Amino acid sequence: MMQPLPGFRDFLPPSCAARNALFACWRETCRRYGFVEWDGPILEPTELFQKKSGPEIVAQLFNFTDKGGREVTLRPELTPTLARVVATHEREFRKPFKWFSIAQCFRYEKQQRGRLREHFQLNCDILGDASPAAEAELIALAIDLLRAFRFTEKEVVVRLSDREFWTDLLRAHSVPEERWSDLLSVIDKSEREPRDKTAAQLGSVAGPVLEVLDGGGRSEKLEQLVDALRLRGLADFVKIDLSIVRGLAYYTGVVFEVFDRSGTFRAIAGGGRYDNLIGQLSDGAVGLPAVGFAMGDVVLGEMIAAVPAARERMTKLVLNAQALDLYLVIAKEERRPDAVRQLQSLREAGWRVDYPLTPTKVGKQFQIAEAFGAKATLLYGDEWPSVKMKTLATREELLLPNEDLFTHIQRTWSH
RNA sequence: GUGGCCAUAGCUCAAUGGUAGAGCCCCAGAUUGUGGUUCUGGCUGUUGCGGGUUCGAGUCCCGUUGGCCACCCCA
Repeated sequence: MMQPLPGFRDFLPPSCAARNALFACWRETCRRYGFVEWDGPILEPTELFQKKSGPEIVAQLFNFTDKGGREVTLRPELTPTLARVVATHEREFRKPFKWFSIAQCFRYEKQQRGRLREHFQLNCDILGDASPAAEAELIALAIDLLRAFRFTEKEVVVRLSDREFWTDLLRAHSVPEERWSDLLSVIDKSEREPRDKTAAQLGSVAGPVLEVLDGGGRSEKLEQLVDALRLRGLADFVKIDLSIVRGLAYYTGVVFEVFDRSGTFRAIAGGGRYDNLIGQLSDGAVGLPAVGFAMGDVVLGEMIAAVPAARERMTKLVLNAQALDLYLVIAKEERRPDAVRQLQSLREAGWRVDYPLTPTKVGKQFQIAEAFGAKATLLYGDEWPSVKMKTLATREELLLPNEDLFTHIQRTWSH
């Protein structure tokens, strides 16, 4: 049997409905924050990603040569595309931009739990504002996205850090700039490595760095950020944690990652400030400060499944998405034309209505109505021109003359 | 890319080296106009694939593909 390629998913109706519900929740929350949606191409020149991330990342790219001999890559993330778009069109929009996108992204890697070769990523970015208020606004959005799925500060935490804190420290200890990215990566891994190994890799700066990692560092910038979130009542969701560095080279300031408190899953979301990337990608033509984050559908989906309140809400949304308003039961085949005529009017009125395409036993039709989640059935039989409406939840039946049908339905469930 | 564990019906799983099964799902019925429960019947397998050992392999061995986990990396 043909299967999807490794790391790629089929979305059958239930999981497709869940995906749509997830997207709808993302969109609604972003719009509440005044973010507008954009999108870019799924396929980009490989060069776009090399320029930003260096050659080691190319090993993980889903790339190939197209029929025109171009080196192309299925986008692994959206930020480089965003930088290109913004560098080209920045004069057309008022600053700051608050943009979001729901993008399918790809990587060529062995799949694991929470990590496929394809996933959907919500990207939110604020461009053209270098103030700390932009970080606060963006992180508040990240938190509210989680709250929209019924997660509380008991389940999730945003760990806040600052790359500038570390680069200042390294500069103060006269560490040459070309060693910074190696050292930052050691700091990033320190949580998962034995202390002495970390110390050895840090070399001359081991002392001061470990002191900070053991809780000795203070960042006024991050404390002010927490205060700004406290104003919004969101401080319980965040924790200053300087061990967060993030892997990508382009971050220049505040960085953050969202985790589940139980530590079961990988990071749910992550982001930070990247003030130089747009300048870099536009060869200096356009400079715009920027801060953004991404949140993937895979880990978030696992998290929703693991938290009862979130799972129940998602289940409800999925059922609601596929539920019918009405199912037409054709008890007498000679009434089928009457049923089909009303079917059309009911659908035109905006109701979700289904009916049996071929002659079917009445009992079976009620089973189908039930299975499709119909609120009520309309029965077409000897009563015509009246129709018997049955509310499935209460088993209540009501004989409705033809001319009362629409007003009755309208009154019972106004849209 | 490296290593470890796993692979049986659509799904969840049984089956000392000796004729491949159960539950769920799905489909059809239970005197022909009323659903969630119940009962009966039916459907489905080259036991992931390819070799090998054996009188005989779902079971043992090798390879391969896929899945899970760890590493690498993290968007």
